[in-house]
Amino acid sequence: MAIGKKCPECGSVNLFVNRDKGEVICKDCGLVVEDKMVDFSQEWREFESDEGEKKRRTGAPMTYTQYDQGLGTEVGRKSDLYQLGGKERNKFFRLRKWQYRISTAIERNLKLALAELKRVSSYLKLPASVEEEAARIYTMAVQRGLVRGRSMESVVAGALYAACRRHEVPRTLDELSEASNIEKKEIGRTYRFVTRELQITILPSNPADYIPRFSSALKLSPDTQTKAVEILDKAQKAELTSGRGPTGIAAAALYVSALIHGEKRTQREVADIAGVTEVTIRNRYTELLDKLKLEKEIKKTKKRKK
DNA sequence: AAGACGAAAGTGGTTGA
DNA sequence: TCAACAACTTTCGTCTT
Repeated sequence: MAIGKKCPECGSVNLFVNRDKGEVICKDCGLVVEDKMVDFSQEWREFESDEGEKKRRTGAPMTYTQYDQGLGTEVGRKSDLYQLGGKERNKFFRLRKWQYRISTAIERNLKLALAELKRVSSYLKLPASVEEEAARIYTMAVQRGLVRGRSMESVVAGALYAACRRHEVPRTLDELSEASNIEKKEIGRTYRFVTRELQITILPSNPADYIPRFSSALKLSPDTQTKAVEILDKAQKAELTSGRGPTGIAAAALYVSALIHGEKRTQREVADIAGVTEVTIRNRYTELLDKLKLEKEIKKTKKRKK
């Protein structure tokens, strides 16, 4: 898809949009001209249509938008202005000014926030779909005035966290925290607040979603990874997973799986990657051994080594 | 000496009165 | 709003390899 812009590098008008990646690329020199895309095409349109539905479903928190809209129609009337005295007219000019300020404030906020969002999400190497979702969530949050009293960055981080969860590519709060320089606590708080206010339903994250990332970070073989997922399956059936932190379970499963395949990693290593402590891994690990009878498999590999 | 293990006390968040 | 509670962490001492 070509768009009406020139490449700043070589001047070619052969620019193409890669929607999956959310990038604009110059076909001639290969430069990635990614800038404008998020702003002007996607979120706005998607948001508008989506928000219509959301509005209808929720009652209370729409006062902010209502107020804004009411103000807009009032100020627009020329005939009214005609009949008013100077003072009244000034009043309307002030209102008009305010309305202008409010809408530009939202826009300016969005611009900054989306830039920050982009930065964090590229730091975490998140797929474009997640980034888009996060932008949508954030836009909704801004329009409902949920950012008030919170830092923009923390809401961005919360939106990203929520988007990750919804797309089943979960990142830990620690990772978000590192990428955004916001405290874990704060992200969690705004995340809960925003999802509650916007009535976004989030499925409890599945430990298996963490496996591929942890596994590759630990340089484990694909076999080990598959085995870990199997273990998680069994663990879920044995009801070992409910109420426990998903990362801890994922880490323990990976640890066991590595032992079985003779690719031993220390508890410390796994713990660091997964963002939990050794103790948690140990607890989950002993539970897994107890309930799933994995001792035999581990012993087998030990013997094979000798 | 490093890793694994377990106990004990502390922390932040949820729940139920 | 407060206290009880479960999960997780921190810290530390002991055992195993």
